Amino acid sequence: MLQVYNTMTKRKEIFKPLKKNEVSIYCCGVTPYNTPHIGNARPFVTWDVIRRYFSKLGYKVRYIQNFTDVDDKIIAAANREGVTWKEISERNINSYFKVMDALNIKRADLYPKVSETMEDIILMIQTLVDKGFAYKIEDGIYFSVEKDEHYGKLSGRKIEDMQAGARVEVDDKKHHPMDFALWKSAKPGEPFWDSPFGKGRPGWHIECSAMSLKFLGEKFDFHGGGADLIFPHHENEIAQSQCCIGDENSFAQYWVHNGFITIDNEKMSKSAGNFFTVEDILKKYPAEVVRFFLLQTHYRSPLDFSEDRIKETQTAYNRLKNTFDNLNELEKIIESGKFVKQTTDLKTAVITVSQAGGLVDLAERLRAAFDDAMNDDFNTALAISYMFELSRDVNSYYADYMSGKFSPKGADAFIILRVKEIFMEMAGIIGIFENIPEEKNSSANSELVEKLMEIIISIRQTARKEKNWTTADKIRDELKSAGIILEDIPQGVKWKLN
RNA sequence: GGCGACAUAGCCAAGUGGUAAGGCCGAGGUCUGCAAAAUCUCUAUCCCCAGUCCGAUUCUGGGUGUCGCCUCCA
Repeated sequence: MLQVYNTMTKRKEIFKPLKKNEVSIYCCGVTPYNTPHIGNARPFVTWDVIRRYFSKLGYKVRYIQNFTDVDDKIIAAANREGVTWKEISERNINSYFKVMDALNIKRADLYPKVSETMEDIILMIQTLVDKGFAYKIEDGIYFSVEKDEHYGKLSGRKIEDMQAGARVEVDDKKHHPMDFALWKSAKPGEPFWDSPFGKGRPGWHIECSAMSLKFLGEKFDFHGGGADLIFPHHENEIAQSQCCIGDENSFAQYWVHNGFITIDNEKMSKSAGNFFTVEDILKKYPAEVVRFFLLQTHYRSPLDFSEDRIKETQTAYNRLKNTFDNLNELEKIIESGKFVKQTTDLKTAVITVSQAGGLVDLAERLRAAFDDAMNDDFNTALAISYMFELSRDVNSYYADYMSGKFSPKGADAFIILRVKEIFMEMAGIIGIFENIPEEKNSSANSELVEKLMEIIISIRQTARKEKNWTTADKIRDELKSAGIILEDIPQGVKWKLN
């Protein structure tokens, strides 16, 4: 039973899909006016995991994420650089994909853009005008919040409350200070589109309403984004959409908002200038570590970013990575026939073998616990803790095996393969260990490297036999500074790239 | 001024009406020529006060503190 925290009701609710075995998701994308910072990445990593989990549960997932490619800030950037708004948005959309791909975020089914959804947006505005929810003034078309009796239901505000200390600019032309633009009349030097209300461009908010309704229908399951979008963005989306459709239960059924990433406990934001771009972070840390960092905290909690934090995460991640490597190695050993397969099924294997029998029991139990955690509002932090628990026992098994403490029974093979499968299932939902084929072989000369390493290691082993520690240590130290780590284990020497 | 969230070990972070997952760091042990990796053991009565309850860190009220939204923002 999957429970989701719904911002609309402010509590966890049992998830009931609108259509059986299908989930529709609209996640607010970015306004591509510059390169994404780590805070921007959080919702997309969060939703990526949610999507993966739904897929794993057997749902067909339809995921839409927009680009707001017509916007004040894009126009401002274009004017500043003396290029077109299109150039700015295209450049930043490319940069968006570059870093989000690196973070192993699956592509959305569709990435609609404002500039390509203009007709639908205009039609929606027209409907709102026709129905009397919007009015025209010189600046453009505005939505009248007073006409919407439900206005404020997502953010828990009342129109009256907001007037008092509101920091909104007083604009006498608007009927109410909270009214917001659906269509902005073109000003000199700005891009514009023709419409029944004159030349202009859409206001913020309307694009997401138009796109989600266009591609997901009048009702869909999820709408998500950062917590700062709750007001006014999502509030306004709800107002427009439901007034347009004429059904207060239409539009998104579950509102999911992620917490902020902070720097020294203060919200990271471009306007405040306290941000780290994903690009810069990826120069120093592996993408999987960055992704793992974002998922080690529940998505609704605030997350403080710092170098220390991410270094710490790297250490933790490495433990899991080690387990992944160990399982792969065990699998290779099994394939090489060292574990003779005497049994034909897992059940017999568990009964026959003592060594790994407990391990598979544990793995199955942790796998179930992992799902329980995910079912509880996508608690990746808890889910990941079960991976660590499994990791510990797998590593113990591996260490015992490697040091010859026991000789594996044939049935161990079955068990280890099943344990690996379970571990990979969990990793697959978190989205790690998927695209690391053979890192050693990433270089074109992998075979050569392999041979050279063999030679170097054998020279060092000779030195070690002669107790020539100076030479042995020198080789190890110099390799380390070249990025190669040697580990002396009972069976010989293991090497890996740092 | 209005609305809301959070407050758990040295640090980060889950969580539950019946005395607290996991990670990092630290100490000690095993392994090792050393190192690394791995593993084992050890480290918290959950901001304060009051209330409900047999029993609260978990519920209610108050207080304090931190943060967020109300302006563009993931």
